[in-house]
Amino acid sequence: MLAPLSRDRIVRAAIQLADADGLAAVSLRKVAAALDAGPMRLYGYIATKEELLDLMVNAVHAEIRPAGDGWRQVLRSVAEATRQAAQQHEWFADLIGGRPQLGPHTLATGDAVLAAMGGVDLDTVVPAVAAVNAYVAGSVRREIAERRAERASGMDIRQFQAANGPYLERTFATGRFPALAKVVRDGPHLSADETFRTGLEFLLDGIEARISS
Amino acid sequence: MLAPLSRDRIVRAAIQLADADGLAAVSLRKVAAALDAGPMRLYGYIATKEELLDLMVNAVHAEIRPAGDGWRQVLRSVAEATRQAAQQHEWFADLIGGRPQLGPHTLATGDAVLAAMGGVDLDTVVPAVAAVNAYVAGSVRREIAERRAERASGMDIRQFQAANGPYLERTFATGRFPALAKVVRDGPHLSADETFRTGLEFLLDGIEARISS
DNA sequence: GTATAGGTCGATACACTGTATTGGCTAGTG
DNA sequence: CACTAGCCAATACAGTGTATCGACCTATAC
Repeated sequence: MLAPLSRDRIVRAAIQLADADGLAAVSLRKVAAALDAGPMRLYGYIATKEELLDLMVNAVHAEIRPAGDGWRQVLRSVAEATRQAAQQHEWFADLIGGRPQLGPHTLATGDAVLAAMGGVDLDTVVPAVAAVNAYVAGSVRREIAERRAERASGMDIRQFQAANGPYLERTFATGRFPALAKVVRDGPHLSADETFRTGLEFLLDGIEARISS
Repeated sequence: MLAPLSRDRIVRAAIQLADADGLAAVSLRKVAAALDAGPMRLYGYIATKEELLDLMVNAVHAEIRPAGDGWRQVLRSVAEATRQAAQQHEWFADLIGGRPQLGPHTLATGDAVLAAMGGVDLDTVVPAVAAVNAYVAGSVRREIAERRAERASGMDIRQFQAANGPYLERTFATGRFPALAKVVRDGPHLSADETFRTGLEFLLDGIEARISS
């Protein structure tokens, strides 16, 4: 015991805590306690809590590797993998895009994507990758936020209206938001998967149009 | 004195604090102090701090009104307006998409967008609006995060590499990320405006392709 | 006019946060 | 053996969101 501790062990402990009880459960005291150490001990390995969060994000990026042939498959695969990572680590959705990430695994992912973009000219590649990243970050965050809200308001409710109960019903009954009410009533009830993929394909289609022009 | 206090006054005070000193400066104690009240006084008007944050987001949504004719202009205008709001209220970028927003102004914006989407069929409208929202949220968040990082590391540095100083230089010198290094060296240096708009047009192009097919 | 009841407001209290400081222990050297 | 240097952790501090509870103020009833 008193295993010599390391950045890696600290990050792993923090991730375990975050996976189990959410980001709010990651306090330096609890992380340290999980490692049988006093809180101040951690400051020999990390400078600040923000750095720990950055390291956690970087660690998750290690799981995200692009796959497939051609720029379209590559972009799609990294988008899909990012989403999957956020489903395994919901806290990832809160952190993604919140601070510029420059850790080695994050850079490696970016590098692999760019490398796979083949001969596409840089004037297109740069905004295309940025756009996909932005879309994925926003999408995933909203999806996780909705999942949490659902979970918080009774475990088994699926319907959008029922989720927030009487409030929305009353609000729609006022007739102040007719277009919204119509969509909720008549619109398609897309699953999270479908919504994510449809939007992604919109974006990829737009990029493709530019590339092949 | 002892003006009777109200949700509105509380939200306005909180927004003023957040605009001036960032989200972290919004504590119930400070908000209350700005209104010459004790902290507990606020709990007569809001149930929890999260509710206050939701109200702040809702208030900003009041500034975001779609404009223009046709679905494309409408989506573009609301995207642009959202981005502008986040530039005036940087904390808005941290909150957007972090929780489902059901405040009246937020719903009103959604309603106006949907109403303006004209005769486009709902199976397309729903994922299209969701995608644009996701893209905007992700884009804006990353943009603000980068701006903050720039600001934190010396006020006048513009270059991506210089921003994080020697670390990135060393990292690129290792040759582990050749594709990334190439892009940083040879790629276009797009302004935040250009990046945002280009990505948005990609997405809108993709949506348009679906609509007109 | 006085006494009592009710209800609102805020001071205090609690558990917790990230981090600076400081004290004590340990290990290595003369 | 004496002493010193360095490291680790306990304590301390300023702050957080919020529950609790006591005091005051008002308004009604006698």
